[in-house]
Amino acid sequence: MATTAKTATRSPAARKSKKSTEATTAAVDPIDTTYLQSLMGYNARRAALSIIELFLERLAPYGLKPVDFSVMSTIHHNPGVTSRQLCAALNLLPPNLVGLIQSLEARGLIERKPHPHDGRAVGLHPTDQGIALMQQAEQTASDLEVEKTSRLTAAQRKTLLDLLQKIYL
Amino acid sequence: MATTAKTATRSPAARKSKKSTEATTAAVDPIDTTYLQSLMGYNARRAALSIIELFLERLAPYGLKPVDFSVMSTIHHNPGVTSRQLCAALNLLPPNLVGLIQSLEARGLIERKPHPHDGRAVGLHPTDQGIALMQQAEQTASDLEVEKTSRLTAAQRKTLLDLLQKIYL
DNA sequence: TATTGTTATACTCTATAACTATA
DNA sequence: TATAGTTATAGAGTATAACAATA
Repeated sequence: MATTAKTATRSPAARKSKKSTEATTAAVDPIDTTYLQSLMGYNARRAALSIIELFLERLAPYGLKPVDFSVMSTIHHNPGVTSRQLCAALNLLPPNLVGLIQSLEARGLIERKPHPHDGRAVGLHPTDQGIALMQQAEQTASDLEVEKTSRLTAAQRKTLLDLLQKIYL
Repeated sequence: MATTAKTATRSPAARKSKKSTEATTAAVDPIDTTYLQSLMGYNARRAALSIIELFLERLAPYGLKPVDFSVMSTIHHNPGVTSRQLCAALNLLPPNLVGLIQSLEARGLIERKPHPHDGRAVGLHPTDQGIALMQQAEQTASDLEVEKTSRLTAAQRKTLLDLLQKIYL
């Protein structure tokens, strides 16, 4: 229920033409988002989603979505890593990694080998095919990012990376 | 860039003593994520999620999640805005906004009034209660963000906001 | 014909509890 | 007892197609 009664909905005054500066109900032309733009979380999320949108498009040929890519890349650069370590490094939850790992293995991109020191754990290793795929995929991702940040200088890009890491690391 | 440096650690070693440093199947101690850290999308997403995590906690008392907050804030600063305008400004899809708007209206935080110039559209206005809530919520959000970015100077914070906007705007 | 708001729905992503087998 | 990996499942978030009312 209303309760406010602060704007005259069906009241007197100009009913015909009020297009200059006054309007009874207000019509907004240029939306003001200055407050949201002062929030780091809002900007970081919008920027991330903007990049991810292009990422999805460009990495689709490799059959890799952002999380698949980050997992595969970490295995690529850390042969023998365990899924528990992946979870800690990438901030993922174990149950959500199971299907992902199985999928990568089924595609022949990784291999699961017994862990040398811990019988419970399983070491994840990239196959030759997985390595070849990631070399291309990482190049594609890096290119896409440079393109998406083309309005930034190399120095600004580096600054941005450093500052973002100061927030979450 | 500089992606390598850690890859070929196929040192002979691997004796009986698989407790010292190396092993036949490889056991990874410190995970190398330098490549992912060179990607803007990865860092922006991690930073955003880190902030959002605290956001969810601090804004829970107001019953506002990130999207609710951004919608409510935009209505707060743009009385009379339409849902179509909200979608364009916040990059949301119309169907996903319907239930959200209904919820905010049911809570007495906003009012729907006929649009002055367009019979199809509906103007969204904050109620006094909605305004009061958002004044507090926005203060809480701003405080939380300053806290979360405490490792940054005010100048760095401003730089970060500007650079992020150069990516998605 | 194009647009606003809406319904219904499907798909994805993320989160929680509980089980097993090893340590 | 604690940890690695797994299973099952619930919930939230995001997506597309189609429709009615208005422009």
